[in-house]
Amino acid sequence: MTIRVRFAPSPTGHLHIGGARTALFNWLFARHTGGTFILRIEDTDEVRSTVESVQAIFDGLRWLGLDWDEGPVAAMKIAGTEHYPSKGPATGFGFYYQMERLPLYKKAVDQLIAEGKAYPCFCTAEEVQKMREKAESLKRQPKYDGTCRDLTPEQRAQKTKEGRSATIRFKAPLSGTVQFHDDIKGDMKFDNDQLDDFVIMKSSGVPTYNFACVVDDHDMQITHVLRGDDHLSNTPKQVLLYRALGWDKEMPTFAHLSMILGPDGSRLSKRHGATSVQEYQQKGYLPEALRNYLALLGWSTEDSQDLFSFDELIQKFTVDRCVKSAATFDPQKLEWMNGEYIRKMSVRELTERALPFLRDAGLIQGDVEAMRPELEKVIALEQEKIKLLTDVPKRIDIFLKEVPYDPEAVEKVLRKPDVPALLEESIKAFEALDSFSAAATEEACKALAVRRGIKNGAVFHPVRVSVSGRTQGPSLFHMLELLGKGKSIDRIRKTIAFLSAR
RNA sequence: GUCCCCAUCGACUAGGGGUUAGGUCACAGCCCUUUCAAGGCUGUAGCAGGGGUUCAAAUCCCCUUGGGGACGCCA
Repeated sequence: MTIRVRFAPSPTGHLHIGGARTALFNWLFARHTGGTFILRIEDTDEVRSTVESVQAIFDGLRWLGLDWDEGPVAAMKIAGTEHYPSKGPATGFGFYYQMERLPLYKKAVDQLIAEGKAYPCFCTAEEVQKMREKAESLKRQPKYDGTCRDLTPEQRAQKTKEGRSATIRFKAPLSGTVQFHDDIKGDMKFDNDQLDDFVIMKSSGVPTYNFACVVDDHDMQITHVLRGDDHLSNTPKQVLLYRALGWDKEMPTFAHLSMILGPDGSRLSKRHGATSVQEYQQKGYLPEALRNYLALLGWSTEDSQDLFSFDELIQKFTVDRCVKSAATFDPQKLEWMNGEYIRKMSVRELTERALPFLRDAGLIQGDVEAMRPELEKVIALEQEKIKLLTDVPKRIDIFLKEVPYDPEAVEKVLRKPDVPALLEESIKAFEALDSFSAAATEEACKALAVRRGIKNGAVFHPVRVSVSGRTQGPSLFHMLELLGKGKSIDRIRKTIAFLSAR
């Protein structure tokens, strides 16, 4: 049996870190087993679904390198039963936006009604809401009270004639239990008296989540449902639906992944900072690093390995190594990991990937081919310190533009009585140099220190701040070499002028 | 309120009857060093609590506590 798994996001916002993790695990499972990874857009929320969100999901998945074998090929306007281009079997169920699949749900609903397993409910949303509030005030479980459960055909016809719209409710069993096995959580058992007759189709004719999910997973021949454990308590409802529809023999295996929590232990949300993969992309994270980090949230190998190539992840990922407990998202470790990937990267590639960020920072524009060799040299100097791609412009700006002096550095290093004289002397020493290599400038600076009877650092530091405006930066002499004799001396002159100015 | 899930250093986790409870991030110290990093070495730090079962419990069972989730014409 070939494995078929799916990622089924609702397009109501950005691709969330939690969603990305779920997608990744499904994708890894599919790739590990040679199975099929399906993308299904659950756009049945008629008010919140947007095309922009669909696009964001596509972009996020693609950026992470999670390609889908079946699913939509383009972000399309939602709300309609027209069929959009998709990749996958060209059959009645080969459509991957739920709003394209309305006739399929209708058919399943009709079957349940005909068999007396579902019924139209004429209660309004307000009435149901009141029911719930009343139950809650009595400290009872908020449930639908079954008002329309046993209406006669005549009563139903009458209400319909009155023009009352109806939802379709599933006639849930009043007693007994539902049991199923979860590949991560183990054997599950839920009492049916916890359930009420939940709505499976809204009055608009659009199915609700639990119903659409079951119909689609069955139609798409999904073999394993790997999803967040916030869906664990939905599962008994879905199991009941599989049975009612006569599909229990083909029911998928469930595996519920633990949640991802924010640093304060509550569910990861906006107030914890960046929660969408797009934000991480913009902040200069590498997809391979985010992917690697996400893989470790709720999964591990026996030896607690933490750095994996993509292929290694595919090769080693198994559902039985998924952990039951929730994981806290740790931005610090992600950042460390990103730096780890950046350090391992070739300078050439790092430069290539940094280009968009250099552009955004206004440090480069137009065609950069001519300056690429210089860019690479400069980036090579700072590579080991770079954690995020957005660090690149911050660290190499001194080579590409005049950088203002850091006030603290000026106070600490430059505002000393003998500094102007020292800098004057350094200009003379540099001017005398034929080669402005790192070795040559280093030798010159050391000789200067000896001449003045001061420590090397007393020369190096002022020169550094003079040339770069900061106390931190690349190796001083390599920085001078790349900056070049002309610019270096020019900047030192400016510093002397700056110091005498006040 | 009811139901469900979960519980090893601050964080991610390994270990699932006998271990000096291991690794990684973070943190601290030392080394390296013109700065900042990186790197190397070392260190601080953990089995939520209480009962059982057992010769032996982090590991199995129960309870408590704590955290999370679900109870929508949201998904």
